[in-house]
Amino acid sequence: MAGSVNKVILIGNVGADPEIRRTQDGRPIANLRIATSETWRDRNSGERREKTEWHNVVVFNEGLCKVVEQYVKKGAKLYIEGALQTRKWQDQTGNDRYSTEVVLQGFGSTLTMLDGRGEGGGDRRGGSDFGGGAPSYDDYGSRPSSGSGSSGGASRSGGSLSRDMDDDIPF
Amino acid sequence: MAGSVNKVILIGNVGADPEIRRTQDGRPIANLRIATSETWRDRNSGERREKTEWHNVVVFNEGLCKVVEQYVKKGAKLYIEGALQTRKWQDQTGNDRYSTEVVLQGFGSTLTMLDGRGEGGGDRRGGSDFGGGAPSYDDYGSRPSSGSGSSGGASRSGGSLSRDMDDDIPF
Amino acid sequence: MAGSVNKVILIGNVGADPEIRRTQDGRPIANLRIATSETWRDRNSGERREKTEWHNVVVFNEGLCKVVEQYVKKGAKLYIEGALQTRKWQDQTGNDRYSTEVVLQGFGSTLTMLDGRGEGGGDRRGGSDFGGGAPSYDDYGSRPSSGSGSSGGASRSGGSLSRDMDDDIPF
Amino acid sequence: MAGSVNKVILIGNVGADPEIRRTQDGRPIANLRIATSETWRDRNSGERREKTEWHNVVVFNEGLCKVVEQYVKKGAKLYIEGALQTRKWQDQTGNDRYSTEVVLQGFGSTLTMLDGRGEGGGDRRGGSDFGGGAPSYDDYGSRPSSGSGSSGGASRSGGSLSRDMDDDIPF
DNA sequence: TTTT
DNA sequence: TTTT
Repeated sequence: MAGSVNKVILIGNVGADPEIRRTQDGRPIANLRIATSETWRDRNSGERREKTEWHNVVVFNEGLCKVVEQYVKKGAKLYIEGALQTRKWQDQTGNDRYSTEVVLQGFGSTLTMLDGRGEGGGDRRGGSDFGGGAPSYDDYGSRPSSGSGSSGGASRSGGSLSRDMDDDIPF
Repeated sequence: MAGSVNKVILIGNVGADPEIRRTQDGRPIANLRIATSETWRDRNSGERREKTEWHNVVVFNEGLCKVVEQYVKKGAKLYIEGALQTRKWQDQTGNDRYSTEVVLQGFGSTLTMLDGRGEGGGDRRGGSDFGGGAPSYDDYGSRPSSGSGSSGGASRSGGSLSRDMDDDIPF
Repeated sequence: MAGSVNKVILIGNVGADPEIRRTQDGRPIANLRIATSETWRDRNSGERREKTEWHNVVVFNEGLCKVVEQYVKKGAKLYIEGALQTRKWQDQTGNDRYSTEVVLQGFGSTLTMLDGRGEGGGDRRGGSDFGGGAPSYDDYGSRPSSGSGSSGGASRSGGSLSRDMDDDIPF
Repeated sequence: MAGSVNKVILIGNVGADPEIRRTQDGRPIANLRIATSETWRDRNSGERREKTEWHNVVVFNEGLCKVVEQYVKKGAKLYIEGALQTRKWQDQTGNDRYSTEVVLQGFGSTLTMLDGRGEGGGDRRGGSDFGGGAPSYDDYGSRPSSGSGSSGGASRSGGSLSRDMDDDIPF
């Protein structure tokens, strides 16, 4: 369908260390559980209440999976941009079941760490695993510096996608 | 959890005329099925391929439900902004089941019609039902023009939310 | 125009302690400078490069301004959801000038603190100012618990916007 | 800065036929003016009011520029996803000036046509210019079907980004 | 002027 | 079950 958008944006915390599996032909798949929550004040009692929502996030992409594998631990706060996908499967009794997930796969998928923490407790900021910066990864895939007249200079992403940062394009 | 975001943005087409039900205490609930799809070209065959994703959208809110009831028909193209929510229920055999929906309920939920069409076939643009504009509705609720020193002038939304459009605030 | 969306989403750091001023009729306005940046690797030299973008954010809304006043300090990391607005003004020589800002004003505007830090240096996480959670504020305004048959229970936002959390709506 | 997001989402109408220029080394740049508007009811007079916001959109990217060149005309309704960028320039008197634009350049930038219309008046839907579908273009660049063990099958995007649609990955 |  |  022309003119279609399917986008999910989450900021939340990872509920457990991610699992990473591989397909038969070797591609990695990472599964994350991410919690978001909202708080509000009860209209009658005035009490503070909270509701947590858990999201299943599935990462298909070598680069993104590497980031997940190396840096994402239980408790990490993430920014996620992906798409909704519902897949159908059969339970043991052969009945159709459906699971909806946030998929980070194609174009526009992003995963950014919003803190340098892992494993719930300790704050790793400073004594960092990250060697100078929380990792962020956009789903570029293996986008190479192919053609399109990009003769030199910096490229954010390679190929015709990028405009050299130091170009002084007279626009 | 502080610092949490749960946001879904969809642009897609409505698969069937919406159902609107009411809770026991009279509040309306609208259910929509929205299709998004993506197209791509097969790497090997070069064929054009398409994958459609169906989304369950649930609207809690009188104002939004009215818009849905009056204007949203099978085939309509909508912009939706809501939140992901998974609810648990029991099937006939007593097993736990989960359904994930895009909920338009609280703050920040939006539904906008991107065409003036309904009912699949006819293009109503021009000979419009809409009196000069496809309807759009943000989930303001019954936000009244309460207090907060807003003495006069226009208000986008009433209350302290709004800044009068014609004010010439020297910022 | 029907079917219009104007949305900006930023995650970045505040460049300086916010300024808060008041209009003549007493409404607060907060101004923030927020930095976002992207990093990439130079295609030729292989060096890591970075480009920072500075955004002017203007907050109209008493509740949001209070959060800004109390919690947002230089260095804080924020999630911002607002709208683009360009205003025209005259410089000293009487020439038209334009400034584009991210406005948090009406419906859908949000500001969430992504860390509990302020004032650049110290990490306040743990010995927190926040009493157990970084503050987040949606631009609800003075949305009261008006009408719409909401007889009791919790409300996220008051009025017809909300569905009681503990309701067991059979949808 | 790690953990940074700079995202603009617009749905609006194009104010004039786009201009497309080329850099000295031949790369295309398209400039669009897009209008969004919001309507509200005046709190006092009860009149319907409307405020239109104009956005400067700049497209760097061969693929996206082609779409703009071929399909985007005055009056077209677009979905745009890009980033905010402010550039500095000097006016005739040598004073610094700043212009803020929505840039469609790198990763995550999208342009989708939400109708098949061009040139304000006529509805081209049906007797379409589009040969069977309003065009949509994500900023993939020249992402080729490079390596990463993708042996065959369909790919949404080529390279390690994609998971073959017909794979039956047991996740 | 932030952050890493 | 939509749309192109």
